[in-house]
Amino acid sequence: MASKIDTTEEPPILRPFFRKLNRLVQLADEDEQAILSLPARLEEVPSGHDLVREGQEVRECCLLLQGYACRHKSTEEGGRQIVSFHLPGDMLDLQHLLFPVADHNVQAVTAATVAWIPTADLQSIALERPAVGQALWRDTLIDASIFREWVLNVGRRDARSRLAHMLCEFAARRQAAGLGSPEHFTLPMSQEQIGDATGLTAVHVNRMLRSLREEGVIEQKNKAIRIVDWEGLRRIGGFDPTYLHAAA
Amino acid sequence: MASKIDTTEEPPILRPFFRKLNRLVQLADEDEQAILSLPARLEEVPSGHDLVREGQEVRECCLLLQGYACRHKSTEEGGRQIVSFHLPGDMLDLQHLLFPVADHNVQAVTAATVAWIPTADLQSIALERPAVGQALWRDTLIDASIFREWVLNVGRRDARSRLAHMLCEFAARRQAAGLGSPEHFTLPMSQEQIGDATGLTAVHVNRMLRSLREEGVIEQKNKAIRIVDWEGLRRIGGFDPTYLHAAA
DNA sequence: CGACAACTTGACGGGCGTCAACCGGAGTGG
DNA sequence: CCACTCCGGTTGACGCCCGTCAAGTTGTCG
Repeated sequence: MASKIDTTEEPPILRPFFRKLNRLVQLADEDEQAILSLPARLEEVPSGHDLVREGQEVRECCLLLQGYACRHKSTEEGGRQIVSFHLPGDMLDLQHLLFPVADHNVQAVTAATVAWIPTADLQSIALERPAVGQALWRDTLIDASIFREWVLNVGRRDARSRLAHMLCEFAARRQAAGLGSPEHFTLPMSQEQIGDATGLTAVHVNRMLRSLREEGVIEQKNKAIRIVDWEGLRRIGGFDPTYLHAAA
Repeated sequence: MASKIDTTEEPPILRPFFRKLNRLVQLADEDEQAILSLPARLEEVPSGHDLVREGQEVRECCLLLQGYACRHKSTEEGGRQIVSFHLPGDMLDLQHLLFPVADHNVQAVTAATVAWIPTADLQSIALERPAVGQALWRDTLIDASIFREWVLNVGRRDARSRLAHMLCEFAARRQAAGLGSPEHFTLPMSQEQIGDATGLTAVHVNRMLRSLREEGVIEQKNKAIRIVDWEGLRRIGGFDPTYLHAAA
């Protein structure tokens, strides 16, 4: 939970963020300079740390630099639903750029390092540099598209398909973000968290993962996943990457 | 399906749209003028008509003027999931402002009249009038917030709670949009559509509506709904309107 | 090496899907 | 004005998928 203040460390800290925005909208050199020189407060947090809590007033947006994170909501009875997972380079709460109070929680899935960027500075850059504003807007629109797909996933697919779909999405987003092979990677979340994301219980997640293993579409050793039969997994999950809009 | 061309009929056509944006961000008189003089092509469509189809290239955004609409996606096996319902005044596909190809379908739930506004003109106004751009962005962010709540709804609530929550949301949005009493209204969608929105079957929707009636929290006569015990319904659905951000 | 969390597996039950039959209202044609 | 049709709503019987509970195993970190 060490927290140091690096207001403007020129070299590379926000470069992954710039690369992502530049994939969404072609940016000019001045845009790049403006993004890279945004003030950012670095923080390293342990696995499970709450980065933003529902109801909290937010003055800094949270950019994920290393590790994995998720966003989640809860019912009054305590049922927990994860609504998205996030990879390094993702902005975790861009909606706070226009809404000052959080309507859901953001949590670190693994140990993670994040950069806090004042919402006021992001607002300025979005207003003064239309291309940057458009890239940020596009990012939130992709978010929304993924939410829609998740509504479909938990609403209309059976347990095995939901899991297959989740694995496909995770692999596809990893690849799109340039984080390595989509066929062999480590799945950072616990089976409990996978259940919270798919609307299942941890027990049933375990059963269905076994089923996918026995089917021969994936191999699994602890958190290491290997997708053996991509087309098979794709078919089981009904996965069509269009909704990711080639990014996220 | 009559379709006439009224490019700029000054009086009131886009006024509901302006009022909605003005609730999201305080707009200036010039903003109002710019919005009201947007070119709009009116169309009247029958119940069930597809307004936008997945995969289609979109050059006009669709604004709902009268009637009700929904957006939906399907699994490869044909399972249908409605991801949102829409009221008069709602923009049905604002994401097409930045993404040219539809990743889901838009459909009229009742007979409806819509206004088609060229995406190019909306883009211009969003770029040249920051307040309008911000209002539009906010609108898409509220959309996203509602999607997150729906993921929670279908993922973590039982059938009765899902229905109660859906009724609460519909009533609250009606009221926020100034469409009349939140306690007594007509529910425009069929039980099949309610099922598609909540991840249930029409049969089970019917059973749970009966349960809510027997509980005494609602009265129902055909499509006419009366919420007898708002606090009871709210509690059953675990409804907290914060996620609506006082608008939509 | 001990403690604790996460994973694994089995037994059992219930919520919701499926199938099927019937009803009722709205539109249509004679 | 009535018969016919059709779509949506209503209700019951039955079964399965997935939740729940519980016990045991494995992995991990101090």
